[in-house]
Amino acid sequence: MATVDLKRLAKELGLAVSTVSRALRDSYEISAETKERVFELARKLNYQPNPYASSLRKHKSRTIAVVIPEIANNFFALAINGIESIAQEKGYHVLIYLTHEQYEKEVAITRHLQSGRVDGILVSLSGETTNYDHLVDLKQKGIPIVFFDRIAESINSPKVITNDYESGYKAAEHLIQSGCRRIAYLSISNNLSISNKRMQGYLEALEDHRIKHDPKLAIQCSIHDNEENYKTVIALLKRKNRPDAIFASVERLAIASYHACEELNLSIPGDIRIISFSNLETAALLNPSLTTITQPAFEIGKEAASILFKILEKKSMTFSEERIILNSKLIVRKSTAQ
Amino acid sequence: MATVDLKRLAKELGLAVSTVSRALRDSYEISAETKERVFELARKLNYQPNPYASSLRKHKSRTIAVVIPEIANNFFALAINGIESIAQEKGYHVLIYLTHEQYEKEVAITRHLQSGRVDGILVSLSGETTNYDHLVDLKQKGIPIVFFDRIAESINSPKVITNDYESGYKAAEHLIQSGCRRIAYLSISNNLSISNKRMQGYLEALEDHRIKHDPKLAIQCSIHDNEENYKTVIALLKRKNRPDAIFASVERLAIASYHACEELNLSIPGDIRIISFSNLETAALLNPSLTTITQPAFEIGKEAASILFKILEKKSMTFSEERIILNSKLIVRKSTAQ
DNA sequence: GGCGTTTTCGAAAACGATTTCGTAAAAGCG
DNA sequence: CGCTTTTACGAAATCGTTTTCGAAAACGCC
Repeated sequence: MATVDLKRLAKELGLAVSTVSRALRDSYEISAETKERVFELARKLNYQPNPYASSLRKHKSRTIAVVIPEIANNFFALAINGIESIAQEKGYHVLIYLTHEQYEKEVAITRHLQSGRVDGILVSLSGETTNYDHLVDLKQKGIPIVFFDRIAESINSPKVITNDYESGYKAAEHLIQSGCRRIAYLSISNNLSISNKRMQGYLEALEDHRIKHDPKLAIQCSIHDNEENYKTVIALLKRKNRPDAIFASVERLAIASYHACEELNLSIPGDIRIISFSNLETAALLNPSLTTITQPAFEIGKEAASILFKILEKKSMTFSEERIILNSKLIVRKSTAQ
Repeated sequence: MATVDLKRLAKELGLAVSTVSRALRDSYEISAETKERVFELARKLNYQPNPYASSLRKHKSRTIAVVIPEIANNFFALAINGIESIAQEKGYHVLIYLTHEQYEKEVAITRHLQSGRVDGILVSLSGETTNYDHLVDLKQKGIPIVFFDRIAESINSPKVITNDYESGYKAAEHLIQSGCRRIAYLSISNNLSISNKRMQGYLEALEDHRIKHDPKLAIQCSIHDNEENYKTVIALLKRKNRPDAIFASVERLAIASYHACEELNLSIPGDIRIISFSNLETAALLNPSLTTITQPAFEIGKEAASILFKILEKKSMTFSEERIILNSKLIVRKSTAQ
């Protein structure tokens, strides 16, 4: 079964390759009846254009890359879902790259992407990343970048984020209003924009309510090791001056906290209240149900992808300033009940 | 900034393009010192070979496709994690395609993949799929397919699955031994290999324990609509002759069941016991903690990808018979306590 | 020193689509 | 009718690699 390419179609139709190509792309230069003949044979032989030949010639791949720290996490899974939905609609292809929260991998991946393999990329930074040169290089090569969630403030590219500062503020305020005074903040990485913004909101809320911040309650957790985080929380809860609430900046840390409380036989919310940024679909079913700040993850993905495609289609970089802020929702449940 | 390609390197070095190409691929035909010169300049100019030119010429893309029904689901997220880990190690790229459980999309995606965009594909079938011609076509085009989890029995391709029959049996037996007699089985789709195997195990366990199966307790749920499933379970639990246990064939259905019990104020496990196939990381934290049959999702992904790469590297199709069966684990928790 | 082998490299033809440039025929126009 | 313009198509260059085919230079051997 010979492969069916333009040459094959051209020969069978007694036409030139160029004519067939134009007919398939519905060029105005080709007569309606010729187009019809071409379409029919193409359909009959199930012609599938070779995407690599086309990409080589056009310098366009109709492919985008999604570079994220992890995937086994509801936030990122939902975001990909949103990205993929737009990509499928636009006829684009989606390459997935995981950094596993490692700077090295992020660099290796983005460096590879300078090859022209993709037309644009969607990035959420690794927790180790503090230097953004690898991303600047990509931009300079003319490859548009759109950041989502974990962004690089200093790079002039579109960004899709949530109202992290306000959410952090609201979360802390919610705890304060339910009577907490010693609120621990669990951060995954102080390199990350999101964690910092959330913490700023937390600090501001404390200040506004005249609670002096105890630096020992702002705890830097591990990006990679959940087991370690579990131990960290246990140690935290064993301190003589135990906090009366935990504010987890990401889902994983809430889960570690739940396990720690179980281990120590501490009651939530009796002994300690817990709130967390989270897209856990089972938040309402936990024991006790978990109060969350939930990000519109699917929409974030959709929005980020939409912006990228707008750039790719208009071929203009004038969207660089764009900054979309979607709102997270505070969903109060039993883990912070009075 | 002129693009740096082989021609550019060749010119600057006073060599032929072919020589440069060979040097970079570390060909034995090139002297060590020439290689050194080439490598150095390539590094200096940050030469990135154009992957599409290479793919076009070699008829190899170093890219695989992963075609799955959904991604916002711990099983598939973990499987992708496993796949990606192997792909990254082998220097392959991973394209993600979601069918959203729709046959039409699965067909459209696989038809597109006949173009040669990928060297091989990993598939987990959509719940609507009953006809496999689109996959047979792919195979005939010479594109290797490896199935995982939701497989097409009739296609002679490698398959990576779990011991679904035994697991279904064990799950049902566990319920029976804890005293249940009217066990409802919630199936997502009777097109799916996994759901059928699990149900067979369930039926066999009933029979072995001399419990006659009530067909009204085998319930076909919706693939797409979780809200509908929630209502279905509520209706089930409102029947005069209420089941004393629910065996959910997939995670989503367990979650719907928990919500239904909450709505109806039924106690788990007091009024009804629940067991489910699930990779929920929060299973132990639910209220009550959920007894699960947990699949080694990450390993399934790794194994499937490994087999695919073995085929791609050996270029032989003799792995067609391969069938890897990994074992799921029954993890007993409170939702089935006596 | 002549002759066969290696070693090392270059020229050019692929890969399959797109696009530039050109041209024959048909159509339009006064 | 003679001219220009439009219509409809073909030939060939091109995208950036890889690979085939050679071939000059260096080397070994008697």
